[in-house]
Amino acid sequence: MSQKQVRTRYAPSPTGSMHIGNLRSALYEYLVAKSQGGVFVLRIEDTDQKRQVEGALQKIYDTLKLAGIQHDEGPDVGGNYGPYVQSERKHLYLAYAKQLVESKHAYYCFCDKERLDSLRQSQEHEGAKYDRHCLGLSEREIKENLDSGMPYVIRQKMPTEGSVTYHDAVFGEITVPSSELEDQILVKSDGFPTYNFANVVDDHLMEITHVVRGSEYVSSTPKYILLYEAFGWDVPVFIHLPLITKEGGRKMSKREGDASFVDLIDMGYLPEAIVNYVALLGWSPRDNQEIFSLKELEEVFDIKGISKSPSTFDFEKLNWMNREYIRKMDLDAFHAKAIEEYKKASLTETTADLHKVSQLLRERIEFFTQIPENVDFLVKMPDNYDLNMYNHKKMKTSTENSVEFLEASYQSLAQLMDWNFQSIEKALMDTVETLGVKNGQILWPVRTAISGKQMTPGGAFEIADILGKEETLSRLQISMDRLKTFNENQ
RNA sequence: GGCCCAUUGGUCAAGCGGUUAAGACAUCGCCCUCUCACGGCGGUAACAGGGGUUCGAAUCCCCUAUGGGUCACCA
Repeated sequence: MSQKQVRTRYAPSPTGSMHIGNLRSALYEYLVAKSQGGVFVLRIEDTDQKRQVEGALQKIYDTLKLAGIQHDEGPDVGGNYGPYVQSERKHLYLAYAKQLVESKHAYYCFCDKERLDSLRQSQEHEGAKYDRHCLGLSEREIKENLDSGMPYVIRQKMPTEGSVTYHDAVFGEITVPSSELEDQILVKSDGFPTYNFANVVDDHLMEITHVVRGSEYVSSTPKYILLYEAFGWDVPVFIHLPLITKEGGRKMSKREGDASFVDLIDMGYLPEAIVNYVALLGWSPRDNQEIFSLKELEEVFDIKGISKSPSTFDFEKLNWMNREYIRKMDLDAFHAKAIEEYKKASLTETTADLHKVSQLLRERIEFFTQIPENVDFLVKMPDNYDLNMYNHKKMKTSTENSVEFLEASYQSLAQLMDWNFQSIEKALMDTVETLGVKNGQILWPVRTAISGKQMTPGGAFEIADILGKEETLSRLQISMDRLKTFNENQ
């Protein structure tokens, strides 16, 4: 390879939100460039005027930004190879197409939609190709048609014999018989280039060195190769990525409503976790590291680690990764994000020391959206929680002996002047010792009595600390009263 | 249907002719433990099938099967 600077590009069409496959393409384009000190450019392919979607461009910017995948050149940041929006480059393509007509690599075609449709219908299977009807037109016929303003397209003339072979950085040698190649349209009748053509022209003009894209393009790549050869241009390195499928093996698609990046964000996944997870879908590092920051990925990414076979998007693993990221968050950052959820649960600074709550939660939640259900009991103890929770075989507690244990705990807690984790712990552990019972016999009932829940983030010490003395004692009293009433009625 | 590609445990995957076939997620069990979570230890579980080549094949070749991709004036 030459020492030319590596340049990659992400070239989405603004037709909707970015699904996971798109995101992964963008990520790998970015990583291929950055891992080699290269440049990553964003180019918008809006040559299909009919499919433009309002706001789609903004979504692309937003997604890239959220994911931390920043482009060095693009419509919004400029660069020396602009414009970066294909509709603004429209005038360029026709000249290149005509150049191909001159060199006999392409030709004018005047067939209308009706003829093409009936042609397709008369052929049995899909895959039937254009019959080259217009290839036989004479110079004069072409000129007449053109002069009369008849709509036309320009088609690429494929070789009739042999095959086309190219080398793919991940799939290796790919050979396709020429007979499989259709005389594809380069310039449409509305004057816009097709994706395939604009792509080649722009990649060349923008000096793209590595074309990274989904493997759905492997079989059309020979057509690209032919184009590069017809122009006499250097062929870039092709890196086709294995597809990401959903459970069951189907390709992810927007049409089927599969999760887009922003959907996942809305579900509560952290952008970093998604990026990390997606990086590992179809690529693996030399060692067994799994948690990577974008920066780390930029350093260790290697094309050799890209696999050929499609991979299934697995939410279970993403969940795990999300939790890993949450646990690694700086406590202040966690807290800042958690506050929104506390609000949803009506949990305020007056009911509890929210920093302490955050500390407990950071170790336990998988999603921020799980916070409300985890803190509801702090706001208000469940009214009629099941007293059966006191009957715990392993803890050796029952609705009967719990009354006694709770009373002893109440007494020792009530005497506390300083109310904090340490003092609470000492008071309760002293109670354990005084009564000569197991830790669990005191701590299980206390935790139950002040939370009313089977499971809580944190144990008796933490919860009592967060609740404060007054509330803790009040809850203990309520629970003891309920227990007594219950026992008497047995 | 033609063409192209793929196929290691449920999932992500390492492996590039000689390994007890890694590791992670999930799952199960045990330990730790006042619940949950964390952590620790351990278990179940894979080379799609058949032929070759080779002293030796998950690794190379062929066939079959399965899965996927692609066959637009869409990208």
